[in-house]
Amino acid sequence: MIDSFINFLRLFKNISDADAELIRNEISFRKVDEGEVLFEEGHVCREMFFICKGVLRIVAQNDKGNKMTYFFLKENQFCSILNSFNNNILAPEGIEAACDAELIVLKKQKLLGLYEKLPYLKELITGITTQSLLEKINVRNSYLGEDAATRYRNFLMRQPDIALRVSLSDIASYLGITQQSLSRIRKNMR
Amino acid sequence: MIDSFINFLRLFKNISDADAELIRNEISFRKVDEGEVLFEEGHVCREMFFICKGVLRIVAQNDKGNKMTYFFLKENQFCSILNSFNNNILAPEGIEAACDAELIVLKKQKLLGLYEKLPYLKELITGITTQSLLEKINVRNSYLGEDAATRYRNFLMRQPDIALRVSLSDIASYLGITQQSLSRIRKNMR
DNA sequence: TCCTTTTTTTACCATTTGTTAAATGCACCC
DNA sequence: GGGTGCATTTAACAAATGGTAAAAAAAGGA
Repeated sequence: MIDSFINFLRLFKNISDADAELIRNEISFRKVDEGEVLFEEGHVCREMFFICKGVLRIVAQNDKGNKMTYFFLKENQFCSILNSFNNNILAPEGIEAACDAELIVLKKQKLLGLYEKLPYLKELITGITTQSLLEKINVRNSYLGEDAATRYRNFLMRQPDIALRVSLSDIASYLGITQQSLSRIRKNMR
Repeated sequence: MIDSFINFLRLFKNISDADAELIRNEISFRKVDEGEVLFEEGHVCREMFFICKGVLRIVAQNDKGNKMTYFFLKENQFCSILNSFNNNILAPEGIEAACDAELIVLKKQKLLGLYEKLPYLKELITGITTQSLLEKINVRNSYLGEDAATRYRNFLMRQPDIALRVSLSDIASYLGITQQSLSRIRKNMR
């Protein structure tokens, strides 16, 4: 299972078997159930996850006290609270499993150690995470000023696989509406 | 005026006078009026701006054909369409001046040349732009599920200086509402 | 299978926001 | 001073969304 992570990296860069072994020794595997909390808001995030299977979500409470979903992350994506991870500041966001998931866990200290030994790895991982950040922010921005039904339709088109695997209430909180509204939108669509 | 850019970089990293001269030779200065288009959507973005004075906004049309404001950028911030700039893809977003502004223009080719000569500059600028991306996305996410009045109040608290300098309709398009709604919200606040 | 628990759907009404249209205010120019 | 064009404010009504509560459906557990 850990090899799926190495294989993913090899899509971008040729990694020698020796380097792969170095990496293997510094990472671990973890299985989580739907709803499980991987990182609790209010702390400094010192872990990065690579998702082998399943969907994670980044969550935070808004002013009204509702728990909103900022992002969904799925297979072959990294998941962390980057601002906290990079700058050692408290994170207002948490990380939860939106469905059963299998992960590679990258501890910050060990990752920094790897970056020292394999400098290309730093460029590779920060490049991937930055690019995925750009894509996420584009999606979020594209929802600006759209009504809820349009946001939902676009979500279905953009992330049909995620729509099938996570709960209605998670999707609603991602779209910024109540689950009742989303249920109503679904009804009107059929 | 160009020196304000060098001085900004020196806040993060000691730059020799010789290096500064190299940089100076590859950048240019530009003054723009409110409403002026700096980059038109539908093209590949090959410029990055550093704002010495004023406010720029990144805009894009949504499904209904309304021009929405994705971000406001102000003094001492970089502004570009990063996904297009980095990956040579067409940008759905454009860049406009939200008020009169003074800019440093960084042409992509020249910037890449500088990156070759001064490798630390690449790390510096990508670091700054990535960090500012993280902060922008946090702001955008924090609006999720808030009503328009709350979003406006938070905007006023977060970016009071920008609120004073750009038009009501620009702010409304940033908050994802109509200008009539924003005007009504203002009335209710006094 | 039956029971319990959770999730999703419905319905009703209150509130918010959009739409359309008009009025007002404001800066600029002649 | 009197226009002119543009931005902002108002208003009335329509449409969308939220809040609350309850019913229905689905998922698990014993």
